[in-house]
Amino acid sequence: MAEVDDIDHHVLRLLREDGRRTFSEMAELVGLSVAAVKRRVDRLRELGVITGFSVQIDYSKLGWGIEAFTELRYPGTTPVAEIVRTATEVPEVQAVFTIAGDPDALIHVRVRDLGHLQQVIDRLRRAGNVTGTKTLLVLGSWTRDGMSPHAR
Amino acid sequence: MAEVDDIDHHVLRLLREDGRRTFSEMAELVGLSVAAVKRRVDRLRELGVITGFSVQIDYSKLGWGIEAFTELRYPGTTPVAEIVRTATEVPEVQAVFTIAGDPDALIHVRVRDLGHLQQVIDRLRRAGNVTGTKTLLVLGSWTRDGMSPHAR
DNA sequence: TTTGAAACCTATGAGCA
DNA sequence: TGCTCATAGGTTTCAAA
Repeated sequence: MAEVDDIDHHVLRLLREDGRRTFSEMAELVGLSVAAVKRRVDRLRELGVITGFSVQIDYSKLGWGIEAFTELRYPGTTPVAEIVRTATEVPEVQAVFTIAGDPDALIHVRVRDLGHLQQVIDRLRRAGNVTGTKTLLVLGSWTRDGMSPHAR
Repeated sequence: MAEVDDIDHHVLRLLREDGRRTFSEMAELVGLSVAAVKRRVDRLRELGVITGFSVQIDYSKLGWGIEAFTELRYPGTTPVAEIVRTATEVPEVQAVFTIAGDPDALIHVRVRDLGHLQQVIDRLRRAGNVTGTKTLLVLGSWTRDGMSPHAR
């Protein structure tokens, strides 16, 4: 595991709050020089702790108002890699979690409306040799980082 | 719904790929001036389409290697707001999704190890008047934006 | 709504404690 | 590791179209 000290954690917390914070702002908050903070961020990227930066979008404002989780069940013989591969090919799929036990996978999808959700579920069923699905329709969501602040 | 044109969508895509992209880089890729791109990003923030920027972290590299989803069931009388409030108070909780039907909520948690997971589940059970839980242990995950690239 | 230019910050790399 | 300094580059604002 990487050696990440308290200042690194502080920097990570600041970047979680605002990924576009400037090095000079962080330097002041953290009590180091600009160059020292930059070096730490560069190092955290090299270590693979920081894998990238992204924008947080309210998809409901873009007309993608429906969010759901679909539990997928497969025959015991299906390799995990194939589950992930087939699910990720569906563009509405936001995330794929392979699970220990039952179900075998949990798929996070974002769609325009319920008809669209139906299509996506059908597509997931057909994509692999799925033996069963159960879909959980999301009414509201909250995330620690403020991602997907749907239906607040 | 906000009026968001093709160029706005292009800018959003570029920022999803890299939230720290410079305006000058985006200006070139999008075919507008730097000032015009900045104005669009400012406007998308005002509209609430962009809710913020964040860093993508590989939590397994920080020693938080276990990810799970816990389904919570409540008595029919429990208000949704209380479900969210009690769950979000637990620091290991990354996201809370309230669900139409059964279960009533899906909680995304991230913990150090299985003992820690047990503690968090216990805490969730005690926090509200939970009538039942089922926890799905995540073996691997993939996300479209490259968030949480756990167990790749 | 866009552009281009000016003023101001920030990022980055080198050299050194 | 950390710091400072120099400069290249980015951001922000504003007047003009």
